[in-house]
Parts: sequence; structure tokens; C-alpha cells
Amino acid sequence: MTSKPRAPRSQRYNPASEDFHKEDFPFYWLNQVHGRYSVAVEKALKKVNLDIPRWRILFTLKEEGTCSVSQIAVHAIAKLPTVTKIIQRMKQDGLVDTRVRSDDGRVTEVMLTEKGINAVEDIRFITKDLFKQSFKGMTEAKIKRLNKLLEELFHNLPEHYS
Amino acid sequence: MTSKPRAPRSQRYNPASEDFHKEDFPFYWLNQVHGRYSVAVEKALKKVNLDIPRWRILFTLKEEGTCSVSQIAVHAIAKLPTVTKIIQRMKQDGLVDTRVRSDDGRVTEVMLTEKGINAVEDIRFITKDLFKQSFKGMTEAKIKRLNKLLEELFHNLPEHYS
DNA sequence: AATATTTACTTGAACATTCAATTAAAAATG
DNA sequence: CATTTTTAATTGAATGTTCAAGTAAATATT
Repeated sequence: MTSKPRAPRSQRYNPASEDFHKEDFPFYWLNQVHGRYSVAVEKALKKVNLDIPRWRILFTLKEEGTCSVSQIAVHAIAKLPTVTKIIQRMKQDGLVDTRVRSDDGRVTEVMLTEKGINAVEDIRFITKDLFKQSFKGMTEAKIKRLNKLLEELFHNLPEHYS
Repeated sequence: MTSKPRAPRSQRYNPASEDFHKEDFPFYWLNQVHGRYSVAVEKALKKVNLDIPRWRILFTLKEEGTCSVSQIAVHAIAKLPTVTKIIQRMKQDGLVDTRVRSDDGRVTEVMLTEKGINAVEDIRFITKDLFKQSFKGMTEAKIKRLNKLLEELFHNLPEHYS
């Protein structure tokens, strides 16, 4: 049995294709949004003497509670040596504290300090307008749809390996 | 005339709200997708001795043709001194060439070399599977919808800062 | 036309990230 | 139960990014 000829699918969103156009490629828009978003957040964070890596770790700890260094690396999507060094800086800044896990001497547990908790609140306040502006004119259904689509893309992408 | 009482809108996607859940926040998923995507692309690029910044500039030049350093900075969403130095490295690697614009001595024009053009082709080849996998199970309509939503978000975000 | 301002880019120093190697604790194996 | 392997994190060297300051060309102002 010969295979049925399929209707030719558009390849406009496929970078390997000849008729590729970046505007039809979701990762193009993803990068563009991520770029603008990062610049805007960076600018806001500078006001409270913070940056994106520190902010990501603060929010990871706020959402997940006390974490090991490698758990933070997974949630904040950063490399382990990078996280180690950011944590060292954040500890110097008094934003987090660390201790060795009692039942496993290899793991370093990281937790928010009072100052760290306050920083999270400060950030919420200074980024409020940005997020409000970002979703202007978008219904809740639309936001939900966007979340679902991004989540779908996320699960299609390879989980990071060692 | 008094304003009509509005139904209370959910604030689950608003980080400043008390009932915030990161899974309902599009930028959470955006970051997650961006993270996995970057790790995957990074890994693929390493095979041809390239990295994401170089790749972004290669594709900018491929899409836009000869560009000034600051045009590249805009398209690749990077800072000007960063681009200057990446271009210097790429020039050493033989991927691009530069010249001073004839009618304006301040601007540095950057263009792809033969080696740069070949690199673009190599990258297309080695990332083909990744992109195919990324959109697995997604119809063209879905991809289009995702593009539209991301584009909408993009236009809501502030263009630049001074 | 001389001077000031703006634009485009580059540079050096400070800072951040990454890779490869290392330490040290826990778990698995013979 | 000693030894190997695995896991968790850290460190130092190399590399990359960013800020602030500087150069130089183009444009604007007086």
C-alpha cells in the first residue's frame, strides 16, 4: 500500500525551511517578549539594588520555601556553579541564609531572611505597573490560553540533562 | 451616574495579588520555555563551536542583511558594548567582516562572510530536530494563535528605556 | 564659521557566568 | 566493612557582560 499524498503543510514557522519568516516562528516572538520583559524588569529591579538572577532566586524561595542549591538551579533555570556564587553574594547582602542539611552533609539549604522577605514585597510593588500594563486589553480567557500554549511548548522541549 | 459594580476579576496571574500562583502567570511559563529552549539550543550550538549570542547575530545578519552595530543590538536585544565585543570575537573567528560606512564615519557596518553564511546553514541543520520536536502535536492554527498572543504581549511591553 | 550637542561606537575596569577540576558526604557494590 | 561509585556543592581559571568614561564623526546652535 502506497502512502496517501498529504496536503503540503506550510513551513513558514520552520527555520530549516526555505520559506521561513521569523514573524511566524514562535521562538522569535518568545525571544522578543523575553528581551523586552527582561529589560523592563531589570530597570525596575535596579531601583532596589537587585538584578534578575537575585530576583529569580528570591521568588523561587518565596514560592518553594527552603531549597537546596540544586533545587534552586532547577527552578530558576540556572547552572549550579552560577547559583552557588549568586547565593554567596545574596548571603553577603543579607537576603538569604544557608545551613548544611542535618541529615545529609552534602546539601546546602538556602532560606529567605527577613530582609529577603521584605525585598520580595518591594519587588512586587515596583513591578506591579509593569505587569498590569503587560496584560492590558487581554481577557482572562486569553491569558489562560497563552499559559496553556506555553505550557504545551514547555513539555515538548527536552528536560535539561547533566 | 454611578459606575456599575464590576464582577471581581481573578488576580491569580497578578504577582502583586495575594492569590497569585506562578502557574497562572504567563511570564512564568515564558521564562520556563525560554530556559529549556536556551539550554537545548546552547547544547546544539556547542557542536559547531558557537553560542547563543553569536547565533543571534548570525541570524540577524541573515534576515536583515548588512547592519550597523546598533541595529544589531536592537534586533538581537543586546547591549551596545556587548555587541561590539561579540562582533570583535566573531570577526576573529572569521564569521563576519566590518567596514566603516562610507557616508558616515561613525557607523560600523557588519556583514556575513562566506564562513558566516555556512555557519547559518550548519545551525539550521543541527537545530532542525529540536524545532520539529517543539511543535509536535500542535496544529498550524495553534502556532499562529501562539504567535499572535506573544506579539500582543510584546506590543504591550515598553519599547525601550533611556 | 566656530562652538556646542548629539550620535555611534569603543574601551578599560568591575562584575558575572561557565567549564573543568576538586572536595566531601552518601549510597552502592563486592 | 572496605572500596568504588554517585551525588551535591564549591572553587579557580577562562570567558563573557556591563557600566561609566572616552573618542570621534555628524549635526545643531549661535
